[in-house]
Amino acid sequence: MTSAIKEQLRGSRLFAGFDEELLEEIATAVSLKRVTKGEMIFYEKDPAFAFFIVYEGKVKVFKLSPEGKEQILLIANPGESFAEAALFGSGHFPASSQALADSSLIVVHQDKFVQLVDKKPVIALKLVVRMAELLHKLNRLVEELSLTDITTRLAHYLTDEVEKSSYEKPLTVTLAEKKTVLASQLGTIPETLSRSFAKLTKDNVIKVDGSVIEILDLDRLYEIAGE
Amino acid sequence: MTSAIKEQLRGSRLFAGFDEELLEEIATAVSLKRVTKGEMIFYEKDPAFAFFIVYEGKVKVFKLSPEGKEQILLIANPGESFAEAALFGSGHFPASSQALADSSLIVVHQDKFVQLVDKKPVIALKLVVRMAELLHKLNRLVEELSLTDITTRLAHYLTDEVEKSSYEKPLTVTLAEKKTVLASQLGTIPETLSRSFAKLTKDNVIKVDGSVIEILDLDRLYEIAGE
DNA sequence: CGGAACGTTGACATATATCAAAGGGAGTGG
DNA sequence: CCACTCCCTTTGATATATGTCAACGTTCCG
Repeated sequence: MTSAIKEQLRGSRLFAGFDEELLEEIATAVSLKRVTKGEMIFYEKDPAFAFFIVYEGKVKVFKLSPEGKEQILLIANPGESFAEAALFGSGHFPASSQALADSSLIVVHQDKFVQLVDKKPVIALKLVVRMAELLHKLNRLVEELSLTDITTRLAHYLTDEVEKSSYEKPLTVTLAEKKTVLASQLGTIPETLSRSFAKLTKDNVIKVDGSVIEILDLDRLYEIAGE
Repeated sequence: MTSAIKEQLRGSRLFAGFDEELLEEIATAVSLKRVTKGEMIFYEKDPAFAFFIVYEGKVKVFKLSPEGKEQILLIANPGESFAEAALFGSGHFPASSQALADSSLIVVHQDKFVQLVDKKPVIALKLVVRMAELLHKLNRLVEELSLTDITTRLAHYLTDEVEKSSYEKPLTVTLAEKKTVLASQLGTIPETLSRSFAKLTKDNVIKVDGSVIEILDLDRLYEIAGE
């Protein structure tokens, strides 16, 4: 049992590269949890008893407005941790989390983890790297929410996706999320996102076929993204 | 000279509580820099060679849109660090920084600091705490930018300030920043902020006299802030 | 097969940015 | 000590992007 967990830890970005002994110790601080699509993992303001690493599947961390609009703060894919910061802050989760697909999660319990970090501060280094990455993403999200329109955000999202892909012709991006979810990531609603897709299509910058986006004019797309 | 720096380090939240020996080492990794009001400290996309701790004064970290609108990501006051995350990320500053007042800064140079953290990973723990705090602030900023209107943001800002203050009657908040700067923190422009102040005034929730805001109806203010 | 979730489009409402103008306060130099 | 200037702040008129509400077609899944 413990050895299975160790294998999963090794696959995470946070704990990859640690030696056997340390993994062994970490394994005693974690457990596994399976969640089904749509299941809530925690709610905003719940006491933060743990943080999580996605082993398989996909989860979102999000805020809801009183009127029901949703803003996704983070989508975590396999190997990625989430809610780490909650353990070092106010003691409660600052947002809610829900599974976007059937998923299995490594649950890292607070008490044991904090003890462990005190004993082996080298773990904190990995945490710093992950948190720096998250800060960078949030900086950019703030910038986009405050300073750019939605078509620009969409163009920026698409150029990012292109850069993650191989540049095979024809240049296409397959959306990793449903358009509803993408809208919430970009800080808008499905109707508005749909109109932005329509605008880029009308201008012959992209061609949309369901979740497959063909990039017709990459230079133009970068221009619109403001880069 | 070095002992003066040690004193300043001791006063920072990041390095407070460390022992003499460690402070001595950290002191060799830093230098001091004086900047005058309005002076740029770094520009977005500059290579990140260091991070900073405010010893005295006040600085802002911000993004600019192509049209010239500004979004403040962070205001750093004495004892607070900024741009830490740049050292562990892409290697360049993700935003720009400018002094809001004549200030003196502790400059922590990247190479020496990274070596130091490797040698004394306990430093990373303090960094984790600071970064968790920043993540929390940015989470909230994203939430507000995406999900709430500006009067709500202003009300929220004011309730926060009230909570930091002593509750002496009459209940007043003295703005720590010029209203122009506050507007940029809240993700808007001075005109719109001014209208939000006017609305709260008209509804007898607050009374504004320059930078002194008297809270006439705290319950109502919390309601508007959504809490 | 049927229902639910997703996606698109249209008409409309509204919050906020933009542009313009003017008053006031603080600091500076005469 | 006054007067001048600069910046901050406020107010008004207007433009615009985006959210809201509604309807409809499609896809997906049970």
